[in-house]
This record gives sequence, structure tokens and C-alpha cells, in this order.
Amino acid sequence: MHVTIKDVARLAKVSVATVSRVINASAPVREQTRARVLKVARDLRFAPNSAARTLSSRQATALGVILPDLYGEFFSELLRGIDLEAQRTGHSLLVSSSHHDAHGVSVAVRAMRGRVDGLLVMAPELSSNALAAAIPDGMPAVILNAAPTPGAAAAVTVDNMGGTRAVVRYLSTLGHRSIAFICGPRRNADAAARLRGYRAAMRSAGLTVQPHLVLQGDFTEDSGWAAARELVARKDARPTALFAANDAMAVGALLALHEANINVPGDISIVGFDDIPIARYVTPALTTVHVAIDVLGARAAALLFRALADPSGSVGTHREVVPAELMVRHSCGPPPRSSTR
Amino acid sequence: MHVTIKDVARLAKVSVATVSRVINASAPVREQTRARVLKVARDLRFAPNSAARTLSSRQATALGVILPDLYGEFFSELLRGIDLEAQRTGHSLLVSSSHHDAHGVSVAVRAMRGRVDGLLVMAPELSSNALAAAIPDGMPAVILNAAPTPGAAAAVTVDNMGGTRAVVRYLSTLGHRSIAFICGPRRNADAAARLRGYRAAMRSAGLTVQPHLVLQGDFTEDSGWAAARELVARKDARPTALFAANDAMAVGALLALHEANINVPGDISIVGFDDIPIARYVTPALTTVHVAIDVLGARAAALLFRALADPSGSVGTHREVVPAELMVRHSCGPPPRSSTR
DNA sequence: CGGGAAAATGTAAACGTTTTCATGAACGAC
DNA sequence: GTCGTTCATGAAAACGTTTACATTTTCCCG
Repeated sequence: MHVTIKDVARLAKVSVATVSRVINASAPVREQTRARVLKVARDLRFAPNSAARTLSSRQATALGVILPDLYGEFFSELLRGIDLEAQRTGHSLLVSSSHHDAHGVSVAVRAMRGRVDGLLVMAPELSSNALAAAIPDGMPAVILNAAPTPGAAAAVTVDNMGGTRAVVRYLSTLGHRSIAFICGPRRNADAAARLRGYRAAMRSAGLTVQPHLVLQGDFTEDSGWAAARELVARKDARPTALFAANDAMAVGALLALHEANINVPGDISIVGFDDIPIARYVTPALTTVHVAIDVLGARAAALLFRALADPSGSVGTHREVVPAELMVRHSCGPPPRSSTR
Repeated sequence: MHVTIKDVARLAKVSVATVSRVINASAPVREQTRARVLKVARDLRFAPNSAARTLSSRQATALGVILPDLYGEFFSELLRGIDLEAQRTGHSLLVSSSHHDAHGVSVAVRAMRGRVDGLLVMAPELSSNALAAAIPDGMPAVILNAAPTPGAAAAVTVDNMGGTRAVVRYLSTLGHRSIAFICGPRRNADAAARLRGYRAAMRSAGLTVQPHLVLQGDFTEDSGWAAARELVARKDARPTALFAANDAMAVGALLALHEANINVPGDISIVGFDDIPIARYVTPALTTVHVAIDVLGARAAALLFRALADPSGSVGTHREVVPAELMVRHSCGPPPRSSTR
């Protein structure tokens, strides 16, 4: 169909091997021939066929990225971090999203077979077993934010427990005793960890978890909005603080309270989780838990590269935790003394 | 390295051709053999090697997506739209970002040679000529939001002029006569179109464009923040309305005004452009121009698929414009009567 | 200038599929 | 029974590279 290495070889009067060597600088070539080949290649606008290259060299210079979704700033940031790291080594990204169940992930993985060197998988709704089953034996992979896998694959996770604990401790320091919580999707590993963290932290702060103050959400703005409305409707036992399992829901809740003419932080304090870019731009600026999402992505990619470089597979079981730290802004009362930006 | 079609063929006691036919349902196979092959394939967990398949069939079932960046909700939404459409036909997405100059785009395109069926390119900072030069001859491509190309490739663009015009008209209807504008990056096609639209609309509304009210930004929240501060500092000729070339900058400006204790919309009205998800969640909810970014992506992908299916290449020059319509919320005064969500 | 090592280049065999063409087998019509 | 047809399968040639191995050329030293 198009200009191939053979065309270049013929016109430059050399063998295809030599052309290959010139293109990849994989072996020394006399300067004179090198120049000749390069000129012909440029004149012909030759671009090597990646599929052929991959097949022959069993090297795809591409990473597979499997995500449950692509909605919102979280994934955008994550992808950006991964991309940043991948670019440094000239790798491309094969992205596939909307894979919520085991079957979907399995299909996506199969489609990537042979076109990627390794896999970055985020499937917080899958059990570790299901995940392990979906990933082919020989394929290096790094799992993002999944339930702790029993040493099956390398993984990078967020310190959900630590972050949650910090929030509850902070709120209780401010004097709050009635702290509501908006959960993330059921069966989502991050959401589960944050809920566990909330419960544990409440207990250790000597506070009781009131069942009617634990609301169901699904990580979307809308669900946060709905949850806050529900809370507002119940006038009797209104909490003094609201902790959302992610920023999107916190932002939704903020809107609902604003619409209900409830002052934040005057009447109710709000805290989120993730620190997405927009968090500092809402009013009042959202106090939240900062997770360097892009760093999370970059670290995962870096870990994968290490696994690729290391043939022994000793990296294969490495686990890494990205810290999550409290980011005090204005949504819980007195603005902090330091800059909020 | 791994289990190949040959292994399956051997164990199922058939030729590789038959296995291929079974896997792809490309030709009739006796039910009995079909079942046998399928069983062996499943037992061996056989997954065809995509690189080999691509090479042999010159069909990649993948689309290349080239973006200038990956920061913020715009790209996230765009990618989501593209992905949605691509999934419907089982195509994967090869994503490459951070390509601002012609060279970068050219490199990215070359890396995709042979592993994608077509290209979706967004390079608003490139001239149409540079872009055309970067895209290989035979490669079907759809350009997103670029300067109008002289019939070189198919393209999908946003109705920047129409949207801008609507905003200025709306503001002038509200009685504003001094309308400031925060530009996007120089040499960005969208930014340029929006600036042109602003100037034209001002003129046709009988308003004069005051040079000191046209500020430079770069589409980031920070630049919007900085521009608004600059505006505030100049107490003398403060405008009554501020129009930002995108939502991110509008949100930044909102924060700056809030920090300066300037009431929005009381003292100054603000309008953005794009209608990113967060726009309705800031306070006051941002009046902006709604662009269905995901639809933009999906349409571009659909157009590319049409081009791929049509061998004649008649689609090759088709141009499509995605409408941009005013979305009135609260940042310009009286909230609209209808719902804002 | 001969000999051998080192450097440059060529030859051809992978890589794992799809696909064209050929070969048989089964089958109905005469 | 014989002869086309249709249907199921196999053999082998692509597809465009890389790379191990073989061969040729160059260069240096005695």
C-alpha cells in the first residue's frame, strides 16, 4: 500500500537490513551510506509500520490503559500523569474506558494483546480475583486503586484511610460531633476504603456513627446534590458537618445547600476528597484531601516501566501508596492563615 | 512467546486457516470442528496478536487521537465523546498529547503509522498548512477546531462566532456598554475566532472595543485570575461585564473578584465559554456558551468512520459545525426563570 | 604486501496473522 | 455411475519489520 522499507532500500541501493539499522541506529553504518539512506527516506516520506515493527521486535512501545470511565477531572488528571511519564520514554497510550464488569475488562485486555508492552488497570469495582483472572499470564501490569490484591500484581493506591482519618480528626477538633458522610458507589474499592476510614476515625474520636447520616452517592455531582437535599429535608437531626467521599459530590452538595439558603460554612461545614482542580475555585473554596492524581498516574506508569525493564519480575508484586493530605480551605469556617492556592 | 494460533491449530487438529476462520467467523466452518477449535482456544486462553492481525489484514481497529494537552475538563469530555463513538464499533483509541508545534504533531503521527486506521487531530495552534503537511497522504483524518483548512481534510469545528455574538448581544441587552474580554492563547484557532467574534459583535452592537479592556490569557484558571486582578487594579475604567474566552478563565476571574470583594453579578457580570461540567456548580452559577464537547468528539469520530467506510474519499473534505448556544445562569444578574441544570 | 581482525553490509529466517488458491469430499441431477 | 456444484479444509504466500548469521570490505600491523 504505502512506501515501505524495501522501497527505501531499493532507491538507496542497500539492503533492507541497512535501512533498518540507519532508522533505528541499532548498529554502526558508514556515514556516507547513512546519509544516502536518510535522504531517500526523507524524500519518500518513509515512516516505518509500527505493526510490523511490533510483531518483529516484540516491542510495542505502547502502554495499555484501562479505565472504568472517562468522566470528570479525576480521570483527566490521571491520564495526564500517565501520559507525562509515558512520553518520557516515547511510549504511546492505548486507552480503553467504560469497563465496569469483569467481562468488559477482559475484552479490553484481549484487544490489547500484542499491541502494548504492559497494562495500567483501574477497575475499582472488580474484586482482586476477578482482576487477576482478566490479566493474561505473561503481561506485566500495574493495578490502580484496587482492593488489596494478595501479591498478584504491582499496585499503586491512595492512602484513603489516612486521608479520611485526617478529615474526621480535623472536624472533631473544630468541635463538630455530628458528621454526615456521603458514600461513593457500592463495591468501589476507593469508596469502600473511605467509608471504612470514616467509621474507624469516628470511633477513635469518640463519636458515634448515626446510620441516617450515612448517605449513598455514586461519585457524581448530581448524587452529591441529591444527598445534600435529603439531608436538608430532615430538619430534626441536621448534622453540623458533611464529609463527601469525593470532590464532585461535595461540589454538588455545596450547590444544594446554597439553593436551600443554608450557609456554608456558617450552618454546615463541608469537606471533599481528591482535590480536583476546581475545588479551590468554588465558593467557599473547598476544604478537601489533596491527592496528587497526576502523580498517582505517573508513579503507576513508572512502576510499570520498572517491571518491564526488570526481567526477573521482582517488581511484580511491589505496592506503593500515594499520600493523601488534608487541604484546609474555607468550607469549614475560619480560612487558614496560609495561601489557599 | 505465548500461545499462538498454531498451538490452537495443532491441538485442534486443523490448519491455522481454519482456526482463523472460526475466530473471525470469516467463512463457514462445520459446526463440529468449530466447537472443537473454540474449546481448545478457550482452554489455552488464546488471544490473537493484534499486531500480526493488523499487519496481515491492514486493519487496525484503532483510531489515533492527537491532542495539544490533557489538562482540564475540556479534553476529558472530548475524549469521552470520541471513546463513546469508537466503542460502538469496537475500535480502540491511541492517545497522544502535548503536541503544540508542527514537529511534535508530525512525530506523533509517524508513531501511529500502521497502528491506526485513521486520525483525529486537534492542533489549534497549528496553521492549516502545517497540519496538512504533518498528515501522511493516504491517512484518513478529521481535524478538530482548527483554522479553516482549504478543503484539505474533513473537519469539525465549534460555532465560535455564533456563540460569541450571542453573548455580546445578551450583555448589551442587559444594558452593558463596557464589556471586557479575556483572550485565549495567541495563535490558538478557537481563541482567535472568539476574539474576532467579540470584536465583530461589539461593532454590530454599536459598542466600541476599548484596547485596555482586552486582556491576554491562556485558557487556564490562573490566567483568568490574573487578568481579573489586573482589571480590578485599574479602578478608573472598570468594565461592567467580563467575557472570558473559556470557562476555566471565567472561573479563575470569579475567584479573583471574590477575593477583591467585588460582587458578581452585582458589580460585574461574568460570562464564559464551553460550559464545562463545573460551570453550573460555581457561585454564582456561570452564564456561558454551551458547547456539547462530548458531542463534538463523537461527531468527529463518526465522520472519520464514514471516511473510512467510503473508499471514494468524498467525505474527505466534509466540514461540520457544532452549535454553540447561550446558557443563561446567574453570573449576569437576574437568574433565568427556567431551571439552570 | 600478506594476513587477520574489525567494521560494514547483505541474506534470509523469524514474528503471528489473514487470505488466496488449490484440493477433496459430499451431493444432487442426469 | 458420471459429472458439475457447493462446501469444508489445507497449503502457502503475503504483510513490513527486526535480527542472527554469513559474507564482504576496510584497515592496521608486521
